[in-house]
Amino acid sequence: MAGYSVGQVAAFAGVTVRTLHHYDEIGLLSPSERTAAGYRRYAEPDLDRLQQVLFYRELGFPLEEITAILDDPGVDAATHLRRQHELLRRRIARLEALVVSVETAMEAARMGVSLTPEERYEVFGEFRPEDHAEEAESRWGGTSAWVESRRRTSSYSKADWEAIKAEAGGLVEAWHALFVRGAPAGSAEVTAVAERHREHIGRWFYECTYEIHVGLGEMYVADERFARNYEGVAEGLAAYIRDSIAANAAAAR
Amino acid sequence: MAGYSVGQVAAFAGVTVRTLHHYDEIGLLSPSERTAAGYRRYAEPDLDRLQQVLFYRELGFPLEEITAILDDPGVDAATHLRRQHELLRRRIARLEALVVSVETAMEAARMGVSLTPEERYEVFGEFRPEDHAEEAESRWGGTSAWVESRRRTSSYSKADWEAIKAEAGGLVEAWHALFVRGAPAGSAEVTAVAERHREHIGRWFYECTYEIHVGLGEMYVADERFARNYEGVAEGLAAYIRDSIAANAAAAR
DNA sequence: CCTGCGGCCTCCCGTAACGTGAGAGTCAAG
DNA sequence: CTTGACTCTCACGTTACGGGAGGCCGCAGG
Repeated sequence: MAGYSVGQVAAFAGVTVRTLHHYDEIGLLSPSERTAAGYRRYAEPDLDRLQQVLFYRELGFPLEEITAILDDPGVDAATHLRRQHELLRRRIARLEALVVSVETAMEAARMGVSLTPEERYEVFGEFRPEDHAEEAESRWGGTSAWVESRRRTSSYSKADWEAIKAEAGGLVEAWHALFVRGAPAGSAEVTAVAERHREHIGRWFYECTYEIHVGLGEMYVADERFARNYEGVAEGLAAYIRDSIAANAAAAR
Repeated sequence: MAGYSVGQVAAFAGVTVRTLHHYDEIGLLSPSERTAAGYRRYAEPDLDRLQQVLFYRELGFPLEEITAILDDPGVDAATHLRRQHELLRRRIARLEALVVSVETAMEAARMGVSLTPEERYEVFGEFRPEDHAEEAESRWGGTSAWVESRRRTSSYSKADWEAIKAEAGGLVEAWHALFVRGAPAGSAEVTAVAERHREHIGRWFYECTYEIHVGLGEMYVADERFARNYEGVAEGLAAYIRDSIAANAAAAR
């Protein structure tokens, strides 16, 4: 009558019955009642608690710690919610950092640039001990390793790669020509190059939405590793390319 | 000389040495070389692979599956990155759903509204079997359970709650009065009420940033559970409140 | 009244992804 | 040539459950 059975609770909470049994065993969530036959009966407060448990669990907390947190008499429900809100925002921020990291990796592969381990794992290791900076210098210092098209994976043939490189080079040249001629970055002929660039990426590497494309444009300017590639051709070219990409994306909406 | 030791790799990848040993044991990531003494030496391609592993792991994939995915010869690195990008975006979307869920719970507690289990766990159970709809109806149908101030947690005294309810009621009344008088939602006297509302929440429940406040405003209109509370007072009041909150937030920037 | 049959119970063993030493070899530095 | 930091290979411990086995409950149908 009153309350819910394990099966019901398991159903709408999206967990298994076994999980609820487990939570009962370890004292994390014991139903406030049992029927005469020994069946578990979950009441409203139990559901409240389960929800809290699931939130913290989703955030990666060990169950023992969750028990401690929830049994702390000094903390009320509002505080928990506030804390969870904060934790979620942080986790989202972290994942967004991972997205950026993936995009960087995609671009690095695309441009045949190889990253140092430090760069590569930037987002995974939390502490930055600085003492690797010199090694990074010695690897990237004066060498032209940047330009060296040392790709490592994928299944394109050598001929494919020649074609791709030629195509990409053609795009940069087109941008450069318009740049020196003084054509505004937002003008139709320049955004047309940006659009071809976007399609080029889509054709050979990964589906490049306008959103991603704009992100890449930003990166070409902000990330020194890529900026150098364009600034080496002409000063201000990276920003010019970025602006044309942004204008192209804006026009497409 | 060439390559990196377990300790080095573990350091900048943010994992323990034991983890790398484990990955070696199960054949997920075996260093491509060993020294004469039997020390593991990780080369560049190993680092590539480790990065992929960590991405998929972060996304919750079991190691065995990661092994299968990465050993699939039909998939190249670019595809992996694209897939990871997609997976990350989904995970972010899910967490954002959780944020909304937490905010809903905060508001439900604040307004003394109790949610059905289905509502409560909406975000956890992925499949919606529909057959619970009638039960929800019978619980929420004609009753005035909405208004019933049946709070369950927190440590406020009864007197506190009287005060809080009175204060909240006063705010709604103030909005209502301005609404019937025809004061524009963006005018100073109306946004002043919104600001008092925001401070009210902050004082009694949780830190309410302008961002959250705007979100709540949207919810008061979009979420029927809350909309009814305001629409019951006057038709269009919910939207009016939302607009005044938005205007207040905009003015604060 | 019996008989399924689905849900629930309590053991209890299995698994994944490591943690945590134990005991011993390795290596650059002093 | 010793010492301390690093590494190796067992090997058992832990967390958070999964997945039965064997046995009650409770209600619909013959």
